[in-house]
Amino acid sequence: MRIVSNPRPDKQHYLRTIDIFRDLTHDEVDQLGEQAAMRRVAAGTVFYSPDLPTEVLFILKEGQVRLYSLSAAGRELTLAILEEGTVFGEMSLLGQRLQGSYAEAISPCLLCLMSREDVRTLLLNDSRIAYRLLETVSGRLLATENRLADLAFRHAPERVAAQLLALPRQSQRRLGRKTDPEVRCTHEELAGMVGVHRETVTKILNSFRQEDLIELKRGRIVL
Amino acid sequence: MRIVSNPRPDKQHYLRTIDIFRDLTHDEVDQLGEQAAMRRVAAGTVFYSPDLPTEVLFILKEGQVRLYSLSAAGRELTLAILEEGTVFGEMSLLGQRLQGSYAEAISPCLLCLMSREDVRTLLLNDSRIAYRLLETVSGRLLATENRLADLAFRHAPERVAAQLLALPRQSQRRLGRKTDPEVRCTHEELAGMVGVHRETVTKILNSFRQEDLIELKRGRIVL
DNA sequence: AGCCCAATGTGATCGTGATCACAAACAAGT
DNA sequence: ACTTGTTTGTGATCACGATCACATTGGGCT
Repeated sequence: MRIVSNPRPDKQHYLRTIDIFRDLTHDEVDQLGEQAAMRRVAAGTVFYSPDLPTEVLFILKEGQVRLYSLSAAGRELTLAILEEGTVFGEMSLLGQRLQGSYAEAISPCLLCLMSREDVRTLLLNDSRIAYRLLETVSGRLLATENRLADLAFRHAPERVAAQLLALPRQSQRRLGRKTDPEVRCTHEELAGMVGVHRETVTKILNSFRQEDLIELKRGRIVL
Repeated sequence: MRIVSNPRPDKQHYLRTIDIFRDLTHDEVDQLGEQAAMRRVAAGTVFYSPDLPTEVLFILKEGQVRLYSLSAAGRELTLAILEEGTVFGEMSLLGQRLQGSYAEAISPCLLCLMSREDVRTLLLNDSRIAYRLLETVSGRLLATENRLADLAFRHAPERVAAQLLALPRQSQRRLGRKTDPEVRCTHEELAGMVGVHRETVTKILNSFRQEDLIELKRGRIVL
């Protein structure tokens, strides 16, 4: 687990561009910056695991984070993929417990850490922040409920297909190109998102290829 | 769908005892009461379905509500069982969409309805409310994530067992008796919560009975 | 170039739970 | 008591996806 602390970047700027804080005044952001710690983590780093007794709230400034839980047998299930601007963390204060889940940086990430106290004062002082927070949590709830229904109702091939269509929307939003959408992930990772075993994903993808729906490279899939 | 409007009960009192509003002053509750509508629904009523284009936020004052979604094949999956004090509803404002889900009163319910505007002003005016709201939504998120992992990792019998143990905690909290915990629901309902078919639940329950873990009556199960 | 390890491909078997098709038991109403 | 409808019980089959056990391929590294 490699964790690199950043020697004071331009916090003001960073904080300001976080969606949650978009309504704050200059001064407020400034004051916040005094307390809040920033941290950079490299891609692939698991920067949170349930055994750590720390109570932190993370704000994802840059990069993407994958939340997953582990079965008794050691299988991973991806609970959510979080984009920039999302707030998450262990915070019994918020009921926001990362209970039993791990957080892994998919791409290099810049995180903002806040203590229980930071959050409390922040939330109670400014309802607009609370409001934004509510938005992100609600969004995750909705997404999770949908996945739950999918897992219960749909068969593996449908879920894989749905996931393939859902993925590029998340990651490729920035480049407005009109290339064929392409998903960069291994079968293993896909399996974790869909709740199936790897071999099954491989077989399903191959059947898709035979129908000329997708094209398979190594580590990526073109639609 | 039977919906009975209540001719102005003691709103003040009701609002006050809702957890979300517990921090409000007398005046504030009063003012809130001016706008908010109350509604009683009988047990078994489905009072919300996704086709209704109304944007309401419900606050559950009394009773229990079951949120469920419907598969293409018409199967039901119980997404959540909400207790008193929970806020839920269709509210794109909140990201709080009851997307594709139905809400059914399990027991007779008293609901408080709020418009998009009500919510907006309320939230923005008082961060304590926003805070409480955040708590309930976070709680639901956590619960849903756990269920997702369960569905992916655990087999039907484990899930049924877990559900049987989880249920009485919710419904029977009020009576502090020390009788054998008893769950009042049909196999069909259990199936909907666990994400299995009814016949499967029946078989599982029978195997539990043979191990003397439970006792089966009609419509209820004693542990 | 070659090596090595992760990512894939594939077949064979096995078990869970879905699915179908009823029979039986019970509760509630008339 | 009889009827009616919901809830429960049970067996027989089937399909999906898990599981195991490999062979293969390709990328990145030295």
